[in-house]
Amino acid sequence: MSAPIRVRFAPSPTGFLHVGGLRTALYNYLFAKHHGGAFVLRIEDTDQSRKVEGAIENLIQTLQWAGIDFDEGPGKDGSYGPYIQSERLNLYRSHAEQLIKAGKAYFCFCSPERLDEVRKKQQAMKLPPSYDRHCRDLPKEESDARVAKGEPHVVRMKVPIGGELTFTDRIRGKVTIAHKVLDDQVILKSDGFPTYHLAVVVDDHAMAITHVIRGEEWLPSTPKHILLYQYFGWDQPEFAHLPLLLNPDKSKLSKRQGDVAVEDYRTKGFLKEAIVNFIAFLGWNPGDEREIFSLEDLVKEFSLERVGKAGAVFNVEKLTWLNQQHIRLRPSTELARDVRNLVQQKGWQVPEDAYIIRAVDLMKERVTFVWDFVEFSGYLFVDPETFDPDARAKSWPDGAAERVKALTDRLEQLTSFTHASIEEALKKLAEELNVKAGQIVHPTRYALSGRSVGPGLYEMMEVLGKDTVIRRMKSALEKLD
RNA sequence: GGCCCUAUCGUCUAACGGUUAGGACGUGGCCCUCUCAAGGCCAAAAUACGGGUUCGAUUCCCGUUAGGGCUACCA
Repeated sequence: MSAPIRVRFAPSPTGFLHVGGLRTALYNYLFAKHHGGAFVLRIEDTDQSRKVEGAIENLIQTLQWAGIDFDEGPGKDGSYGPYIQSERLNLYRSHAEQLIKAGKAYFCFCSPERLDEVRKKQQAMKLPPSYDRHCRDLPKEESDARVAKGEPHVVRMKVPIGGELTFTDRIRGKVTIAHKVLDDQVILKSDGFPTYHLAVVVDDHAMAITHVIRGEEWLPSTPKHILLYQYFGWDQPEFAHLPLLLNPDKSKLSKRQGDVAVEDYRTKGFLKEAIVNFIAFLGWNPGDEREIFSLEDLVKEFSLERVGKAGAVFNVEKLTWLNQQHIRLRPSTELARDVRNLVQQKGWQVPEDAYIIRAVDLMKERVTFVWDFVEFSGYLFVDPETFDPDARAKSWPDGAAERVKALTDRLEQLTSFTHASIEEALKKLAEELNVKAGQIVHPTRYALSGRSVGPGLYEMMEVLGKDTVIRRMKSALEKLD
């Protein structure tokens, strides 16, 4: 029996959750759930200078909003905690010491200034910048003494001088990198905190992570991690490096060229269903022509084998289309809840739920964002204050007033006010006046909503109700006179 | 600069040696229609380039080009 699958999402708490981060989290989650495994959230806060207040809470909150639940993580202890690296410092220190004892790592006393100088010289000579291994072969007695004296130092891992390292990536296949292009990487900083490279290996092993699914930017440093696994004598996990998310100009997705925080899209009114669906398809597809997927669908279908290798441009237009699709899939009762809040925010009188649901059904197939319900068809909730001046010429031509007046009279006499009875009355009137139905329909819509566009008139009138319809038509006749 | 990764319509992508290179978004047109959407139909639109391998390359190999990533006591 093979070990249960365990994956993790390991962001550093430096601000808002990036959409690229959300996708990494999502793929990890999908992979875990698809295989009945565990999804772990681990916070990589080993850089104290980059810490941002409230970032962890924000991260967790955004993940939860998206529906990506973690099985273990901060505030959700499994048997592998703590899940915040700054609370695991002893672990890293003891492991660094273990490596030093084994001769796989060493103390380095080089000052940042010296390193800077070395780097500058190398660049001047057009050599690839890398640590010159100045402290690598210091006698043990000397370095131990200097440490004991309290001299500032870091710990560096020893990378073999010659040879190369080949590993298999689940997405990219075999990748080979020569040892000589690898630095003797710092694994423990002078402040006693580990660098990413040590912490990620120690924790992934300690937390029994079986698959490391992360962004492509980690591909070049993976050999260092594998070396560490070998030094510790541990089995290494499988690696899968995801393609990057790109700006429209194909550079790495960044601020400057639009929004990158999940939060931004959320406040823009995108549904979590649309965002999750969209992001899942940036680098993955089910292999057939379906493309509207719920999170549950994705769990069912996801596989690493169908993840592509090339970067994907984050293209908002398709996301917008998906938002429209998912709005139509949402139960009207749920949408009505959101709409009620928006109506309240507008300061309008909040109608009863049944009415809101009918209004939602009327507009559901015509909106892209939830607030279109109130921005685009606010007249369903409040009498129009203005009449679109640009539409007036077309929607309120000569003779419109007479026809609307005549229709008002007919409607007042209706005992049953349904779209069918309204349509019948209007068509009959049109026939009698010898005009096309449209010549009454358009002015009436304009009178009722102040707009030239909207849902089917008869259905709209039924939802509005007789009293409102008559009131607005009379009022419009005065205002538009 | 060095190393690594990548390369199909504008964009997301399908095709895992043999297809008229398929779908979706977006764009244009038509239909439907009381308007706007939605929906339906149609159209324009791609294998970066050059060499191989093969009876046959989008597909495999090499090179070129382009893009990206990495090259910190950041992750």
